[in-house]
Amino acid sequence: MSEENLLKLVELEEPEHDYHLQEQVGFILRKAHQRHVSIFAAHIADLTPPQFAALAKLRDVGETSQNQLGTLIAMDAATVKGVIDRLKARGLVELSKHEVDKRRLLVNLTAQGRDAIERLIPLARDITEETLAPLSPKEVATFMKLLAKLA
Amino acid sequence: MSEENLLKLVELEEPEHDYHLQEQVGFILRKAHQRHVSIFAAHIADLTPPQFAALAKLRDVGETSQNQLGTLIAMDAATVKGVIDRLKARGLVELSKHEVDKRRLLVNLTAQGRDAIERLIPLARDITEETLAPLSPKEVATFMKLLAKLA
DNA sequence: TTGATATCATTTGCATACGAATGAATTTGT
DNA sequence: ACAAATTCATTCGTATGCAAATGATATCAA
Repeated sequence: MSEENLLKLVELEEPEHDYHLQEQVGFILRKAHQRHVSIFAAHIADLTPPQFAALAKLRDVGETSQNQLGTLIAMDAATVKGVIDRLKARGLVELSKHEVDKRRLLVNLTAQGRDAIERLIPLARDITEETLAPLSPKEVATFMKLLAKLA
Repeated sequence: MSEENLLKLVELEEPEHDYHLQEQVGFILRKAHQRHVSIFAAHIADLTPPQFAALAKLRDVGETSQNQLGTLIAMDAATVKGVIDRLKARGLVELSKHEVDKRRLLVNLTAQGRDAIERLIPLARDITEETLAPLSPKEVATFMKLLAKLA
């Protein structure tokens, strides 16, 4: 085939599809996250991952402001408000006003909330384990190290 | 200290906090995904990642049913409908009925949609690059391999 | 062929997720 | 001390994301 014909062929071809959505880190990240949420829901039906995160963090740090809690669990102020509202409606957290700084809304676990999170933590371990099950122990270590760098 | 006192100490201690939310794969996955979405928005302001995914996939496969498209980009039927509705409202995709199978709603790029996705793909490469910037090239290869296993 | 299944799309309801705007309260800088 | 900037919380609007229910159509199986 002549050089001229080769050039024509290239020009007439469909646009190069050398961009593959399924190889992009964002797309795969979204799918991996979806899979995790699905595994979570299969183990813990009555709480979402963000709700669990809020309870688990309150268990760690005790009473904090709503805003501070949001920072700790990587949640927008508007988002954390909704999460806390729903946990409050279910009696798992209680709210109070900060005596000194009147802007702050303090959040804390109720006794029921503490019971719940203590009961759920073993299940959360299973969730982590199942999420990572496709990887060998060595791969898990590598993956977690690299993922942490990206987050 | 006597053995008895040691035991008392242990009993009186706060509950063991050996579950660390920030070390759980689900929590870090959520944060990594958030960071990616934020990088995406900084580069492509007028389209969301799911909207981009829909356009990019339509570019790959051409006209398909809404449902099939959802499968290809890992989206629930209810979710994909919303995404396509918004792309349609902006004139980036067009809908038509399948002649044979009357259940199916065919989706395709408009000329404007094709222009848009071709224009955006170079930006998407930048987004992928920036998302992976914390990793060395070798780490990127390792990470993508392991992430794919989890997704 | 027809009754049971399965598929496609839609709708509703609920739960993140975040930008932007707003108001109240506090802190900072001079 | 006081004006400017910051922080905390709320609200609104928009966009995923998914379960469950529904209706229309198509396929399968006895």
